[in-house]
Amino acid sequence: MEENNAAEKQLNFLEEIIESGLKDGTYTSIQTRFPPEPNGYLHIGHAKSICINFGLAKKYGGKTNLRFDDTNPVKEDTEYVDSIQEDIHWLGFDWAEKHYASDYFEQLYEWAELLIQKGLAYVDDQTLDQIREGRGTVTTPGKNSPYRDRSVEENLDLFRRMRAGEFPDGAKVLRAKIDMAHPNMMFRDPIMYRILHAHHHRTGDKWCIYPMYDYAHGQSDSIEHITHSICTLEFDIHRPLYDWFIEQLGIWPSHQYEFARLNINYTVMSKRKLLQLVKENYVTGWDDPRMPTICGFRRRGYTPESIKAFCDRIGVAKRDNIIDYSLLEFSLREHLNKVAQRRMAVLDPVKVVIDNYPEGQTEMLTAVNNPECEADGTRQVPFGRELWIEREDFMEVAPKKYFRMAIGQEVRLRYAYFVTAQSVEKDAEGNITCIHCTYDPATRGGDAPDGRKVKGTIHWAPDDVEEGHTFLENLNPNSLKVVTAKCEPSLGTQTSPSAQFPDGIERYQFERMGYFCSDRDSTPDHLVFNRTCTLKDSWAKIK
RNA sequence: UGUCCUAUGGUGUAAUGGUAGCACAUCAGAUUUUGGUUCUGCUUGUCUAGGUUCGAAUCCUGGUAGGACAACCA
Repeated sequence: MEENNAAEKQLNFLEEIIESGLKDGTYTSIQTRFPPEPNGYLHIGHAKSICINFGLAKKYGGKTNLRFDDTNPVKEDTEYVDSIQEDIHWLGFDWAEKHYASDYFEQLYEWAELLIQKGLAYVDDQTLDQIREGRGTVTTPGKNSPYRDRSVEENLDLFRRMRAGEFPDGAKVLRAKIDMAHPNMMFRDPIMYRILHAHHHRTGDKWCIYPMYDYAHGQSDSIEHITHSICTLEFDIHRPLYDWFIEQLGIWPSHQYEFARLNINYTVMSKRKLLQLVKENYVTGWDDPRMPTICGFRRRGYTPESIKAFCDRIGVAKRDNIIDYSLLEFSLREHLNKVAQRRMAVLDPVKVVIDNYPEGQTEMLTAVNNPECEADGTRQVPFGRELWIEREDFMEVAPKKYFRMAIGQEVRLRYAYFVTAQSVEKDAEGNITCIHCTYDPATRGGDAPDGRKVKGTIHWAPDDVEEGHTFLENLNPNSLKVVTAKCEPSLGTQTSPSAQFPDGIERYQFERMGYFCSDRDSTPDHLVFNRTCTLKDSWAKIK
C-alpha cells in the first residue's frame, strides 16, 4: 500500500501544478481544452496532447472541451473538423462541450473596440513588408508605425469600416499598441486583426476581418473558463501576450502551461509536411498506413489502447525529446499479444509434398486461437499431403543454430506433425520449386510419444485450390510492398470481429510473422491485410 | 551579439536538501509446440566550474550545449 502511494506521488509537472492549485483553493475543479486548427488530420503528436488534456481532466474529475481554433478560413475545412472528431472518439475520449473560436468572433470584435477605446489598439495602414521591417529583429528594436498615434475616433471609424468590407485584403490591420522596442518580439505591437475576404467554413461570408491566434486563443480560453490551457513549448514566448490581453480586457484569467511536443525518430511530425505527402501523392491519403496520423495508425492496425499506453509511458516534461519508435511498437505488441487471435499465413510460399502421406487424404487438426487467452478456444485447420511453408524456413544445408527445415533436419509443423526434408526440386534458374518430406504419423498434433524433441517449429498453410486468393499488403517504412500469401481457410470465414476490437477492425497475429489487420479494401473473395508490425525476432539478430 | 525555455544511462522519465529508481532498447541465461510470450540477471547516467550546506541531481553564481521567438499561420 505504501509502495503504491509512493508510485502515485511521482507526478509530472502539470499534475503538480494542478494539485497545488486544488490544494490552495485557486480552483475547485479543473477545465482543459483540446484546441486543434481544422487544417489537417490529427497525428500521433496530437494524441499526446489529447491524452494530456483529457487524461488530466479525467484524473482530477474535471472537464475537457473540444475547441476548433478556426481563425484562418483560407486553410481550414469541414473535412478536417469531421476527421478530428472521429479520431478523438476512436482514441476513446469524449468532450464536455464542443466549441469553435468562430463562435466568439462577435465577442472578440467588441473586445477589440474596447481596446481601441482604451488607447491600446490602432489601425495600421502599412504594407506587410513595412510592418515586417518596422518590427526589427530579435537583437535590434523595432520602429513605431507612422499610424501609431491615430485618435481613438479615427481608429474606431477605420476598424468599423474594415469590418464593413470597405478595404481590400492587406490594406489595413488592427494592432495592439504595446512596445516596438520590447525584447520579446511578441510585444512589438502584435497584429490582432487582418482583412481576409474569404469564405469561412462556419461563418460563411459574414466576416471579412479575422482575429489572429494571439488575439483569439486566450480570450476563448477565458470565455470557457479553462483553468489549464495546455500547449506546446513554442507558445511559451506567447504567454506574456496571452496574459496581457486578458489583463487589459479584465476578463476571467485562464493560464497557459507548456510541455515539450512529441518527437519520434524516423517519423515526420509536421502537419505541413504531412499535408505535402498527401497533396503530392507520395501516399494514398491521410489514412495511408504509412502515415503517422491517427487514422493512418488505425488503418495500419494500431489499437487505441496501445497509443494511449504509449502516451502514458513517454511522460510529460519541458525538455526536448526524441522517443524511440521501439517504445511505440512495444506498447502495440504488449496489447496485441494479449488480444489478437493467432492464425497461420505464409507470406512467401514454397511448396511442400509429404511423400509418405496418403494421397487424397485430408484431416482436421486443432489449433489454439490465443495462448494468452484460453477463452478464445481452438479452431480446426485442414492438413493434407501438399502444403506451403515460408521460403525462409528452409535451407538445403542448415548452418549452425538454424533450427528450421533443412535436408535431414526434423522440424515440427505447428499443430501438425514432425517432418523431415528429403530432397528438393528446382527450376532452370536453380530456384527451389518443391520440397519433398517424410512425416512421422505418431507425432500428430505436434508431440512425439517417444519424447524426442525438435529444435524448430514452423508455420504452414494448407494447399489451396483457389490459387492465390489471399493478398497481403505489406508495409515497409519507405515503400509499399504487396505480396500474395497462402493462409489457413479460417481467415476467410471470419464474419464477426473479435469483441476485443470495438472499432470493427479484425486483428490477428500471423504466427511467427507479425500482427496484421484486415484492410478496408478487403472483400470475401480477396482478403487484404496490412502488416501492423512484425514480431520481435531474435533470430534476425543471430543471422 | 536580445528575451525566454531546457540540461539525469543509448532513448525517455522519476527522485521536490538525505541510499540516483522505473520503462524501452542492448547483452547474457531459463522456460517455450510461435527464434513470440513469460521469467531472471548484467552493463550504462546527474553538462561544466565554483559557492551555500553536516549533506546538492535538487538551492545560488558563472560558463557550455540544445531549443523557441523576427507569418497579415496556429
